[in-house]
Amino acid sequence: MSVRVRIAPSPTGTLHVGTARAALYNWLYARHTGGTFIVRIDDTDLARSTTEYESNILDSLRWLGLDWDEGVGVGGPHGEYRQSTRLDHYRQSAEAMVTAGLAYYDDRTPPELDALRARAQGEGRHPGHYIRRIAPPADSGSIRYAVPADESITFTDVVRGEISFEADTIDDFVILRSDGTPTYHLASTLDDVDYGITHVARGEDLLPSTPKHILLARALGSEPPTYAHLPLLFGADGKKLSKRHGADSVAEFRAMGYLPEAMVNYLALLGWSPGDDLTIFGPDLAIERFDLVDVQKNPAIFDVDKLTWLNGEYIRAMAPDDFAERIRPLVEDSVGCLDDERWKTFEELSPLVQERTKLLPEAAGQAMFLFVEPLSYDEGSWAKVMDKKGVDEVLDLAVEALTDLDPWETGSIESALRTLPEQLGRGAGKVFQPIRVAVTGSSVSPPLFESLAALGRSTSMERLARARSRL
RNA sequence: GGCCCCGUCGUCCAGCGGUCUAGGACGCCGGCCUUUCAAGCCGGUAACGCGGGUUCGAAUCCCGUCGGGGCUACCA
Repeated sequence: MSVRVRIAPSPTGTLHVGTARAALYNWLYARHTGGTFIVRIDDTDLARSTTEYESNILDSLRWLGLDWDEGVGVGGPHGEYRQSTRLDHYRQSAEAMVTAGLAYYDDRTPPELDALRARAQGEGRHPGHYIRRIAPPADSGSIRYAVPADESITFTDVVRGEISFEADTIDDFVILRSDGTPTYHLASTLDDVDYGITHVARGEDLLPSTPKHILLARALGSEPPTYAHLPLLFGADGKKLSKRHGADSVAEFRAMGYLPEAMVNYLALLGWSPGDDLTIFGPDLAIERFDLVDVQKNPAIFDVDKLTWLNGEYIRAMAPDDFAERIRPLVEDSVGCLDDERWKTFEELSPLVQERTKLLPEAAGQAMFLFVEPLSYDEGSWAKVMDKKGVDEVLDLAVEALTDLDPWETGSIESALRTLPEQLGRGAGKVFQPIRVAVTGSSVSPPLFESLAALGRSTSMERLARARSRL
């Protein structure tokens, strides 16, 4: 039987990196086995689901390169792959379970439940504490699945091995809400059955729900799929990764200037490794080697520093032209219009910028001096060894050395300025630093001589003169 | 509280009974290079939670313990 896997995000938020990793692992597994990867939208929580979130999620998936074979917008035999379009189906299925004696109507009204929940919380207990202790009355309302007593539910999880739950510890759970919509358990399980899902690889937070899904799948007359529970992603404090830890969605990382290749590479490494001490690798190699059984059992902490390092590796590996093209819109954004003539000056410097950036916006920042006058100047690192007078002296000598320089290019600029440290009896670093700041405004910039060459004679001279009074 | 899962450097990953005085990567520290910042190169720091077994032999298997986490909703 050929592998069919799915990722089923709920459009109640943006694509979380944890979900993205689950998507990646499912995708890798499908590609590795020649199976089918499906994207389904689990939007049974009508109140919280929005189409904005849905498109955010799909955009992020596409951006990562996780293309799906069936699912939202791709067609296939199951319509829209959106649970909100199958509401009747779930309801009928729940009713059929009642008829078959597997489930029953439960009429505790939401206000009653709210009261119980409030009471529990008031006492510092879990919200569900009292709810299960009330015998279900019999009349209309929601439908609960009747969990069989005295039964062991055992299954073999691909990443964790054999896991067993006693049915007594599982409460009768709601499968159809009183408003007629299905809960996650029913909708998800029924879809998995209908769509012929063979492997469910999802977050470990759903491990305790798995016996419910197994029960439901059987009640629906189907063999449960094979489960693989992936370890959770944590923040630096060891708690589930969330907004509190800073960025937690793919879209945010994208906006910060991370490359999809770096993101995919990093996510792949969070709970899995291709072996051979390989750290940097692309999707092809991952597809070739990936298998769910090799996934790590213990949770992983999301380490932004390592992601950032990886991103730098990918930036340095880009073709220079691609790099320049990626930077251009960022520069245009902050400079306004950008004619080709001005852009050419950046292209000269571009490879030098590329070497020293880990995040795209940094690169734009380093290029900015070519297009705009420095608005402020970095605190000089020379302050400890050089006073205002010393700085003026450096700038004056630089102006003098460069004034009639011909031609204006890297080599000649370098030889003109090279004599300054000796003339001043100071180290080269201390001499060139004020010049750098005078011209770029920043103490972090591409190499000085190249920068001056790209900036051009007149602009460079103007800036040196202007900085004389400001530095 | 109950149920379930997890436990190798600060972090991610390798290790599947002997080759482990535990390997790679990020980070950190030092050095080289050097006009800054990076990059690059060289070196260093640092881990099998603990206690019992099993075995000739355990990071690797078993039990316990401690610690961490998840779930316990008409959220998913």
